[in-house]
Amino acid sequence: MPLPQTEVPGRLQAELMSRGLRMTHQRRTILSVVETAKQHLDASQILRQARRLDPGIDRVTVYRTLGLLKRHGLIDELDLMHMQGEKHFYERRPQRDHIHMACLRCGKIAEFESDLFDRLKGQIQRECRFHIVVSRLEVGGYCAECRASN
Amino acid sequence: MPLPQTEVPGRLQAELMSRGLRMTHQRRTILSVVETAKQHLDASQILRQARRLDPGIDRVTVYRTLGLLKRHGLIDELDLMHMQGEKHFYERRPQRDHIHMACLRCGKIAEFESDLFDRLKGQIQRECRFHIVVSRLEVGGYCAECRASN
DNA sequence: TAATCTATTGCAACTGGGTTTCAACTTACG
DNA sequence: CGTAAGTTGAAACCCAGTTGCAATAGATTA
Ligand SMILES: [Mn+2]
Ligand SMILES: [Mn+2]
Ligand SMILES: [Zn+2]
Ligand SMILES: [Zn+2]
Repeated sequence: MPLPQTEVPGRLQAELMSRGLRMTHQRRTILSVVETAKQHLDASQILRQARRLDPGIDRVTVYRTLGLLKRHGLIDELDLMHMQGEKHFYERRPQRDHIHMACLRCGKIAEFESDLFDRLKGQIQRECRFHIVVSRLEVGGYCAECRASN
Repeated sequence: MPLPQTEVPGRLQAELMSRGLRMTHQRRTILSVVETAKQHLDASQILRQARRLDPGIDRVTVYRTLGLLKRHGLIDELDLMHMQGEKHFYERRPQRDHIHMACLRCGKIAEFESDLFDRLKGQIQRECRFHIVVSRLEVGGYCAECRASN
């Protein structure tokens, strides 16, 4: 049993169950990893974390579960400017979208919420008559520390 | 000789030459393909087009040239929501950044320039003290036609 | 609780976009 | 020209992600 039964189901798990999807041990484990992540994780990091809870989990199950969560709009997929390889990163979809800033020197990722961003998405929906399902704004550049220290 | 000598060098080629880079036949050919593209092209499309002008060109040269153009900030790399595979798309960096909208039903890509987008980038630079080198805003959703016809 | 039905899993093989290596070849420059 | 450093093509390679399929395990029903 990977998770103690006392574990509260978590929002992701509750959301998937309410949509009538089967809840397996593997899914519960992967969901808990995604849900409690403190940073953006790629698929292999999610696999490693999941295996600490349930060593038998296969990477194909991680990919399939990430695909499921994506299709249901429960997580967002990020590129983070593909600074090291072509891998993708994941995070729980937040209540309010945010912008990702990737420092090209130190690699740090910062997040930023902005009313202007919300207004811009509103403008796109209105003026382009385009119904937005998912949006991703990523910028690459240099953070304050790196600009100062060089 | 892939291109007629009467061909005006083109902005990309002029830019690279002004930075002291060697101008080879292959580079000239690939630059002309990127420069005259009417839509966003992926690496294999660029290779196919380039081979029509210079059949000996290898795909590794396309990747190397795209890397060069990226490093010099002369082209932008797009994901276009990775709607079919993990490939990337390229376009000449425009004077003014634009947003890409990808319809998840018909696959059409639309572009949109917005003053709000420019202001948002200004806000990021000021409030986050982050110097933006490259920015990418992509949204996925449903275009007007697809919303109407279903 | 057991039977059933169907979705999900793990394994292994595969795909495809992109990279590395290196000898041969160009390019730019004096 | 002759030279030296940068660039190329070919082949092998890498690695994130996918596919096919038989075995397994949720959910539902009796
Ligand atoms: Mn990508
Ligand atoms: Mn564009
Ligand atoms: Zn930094
Ligand atoms: Zn459409």
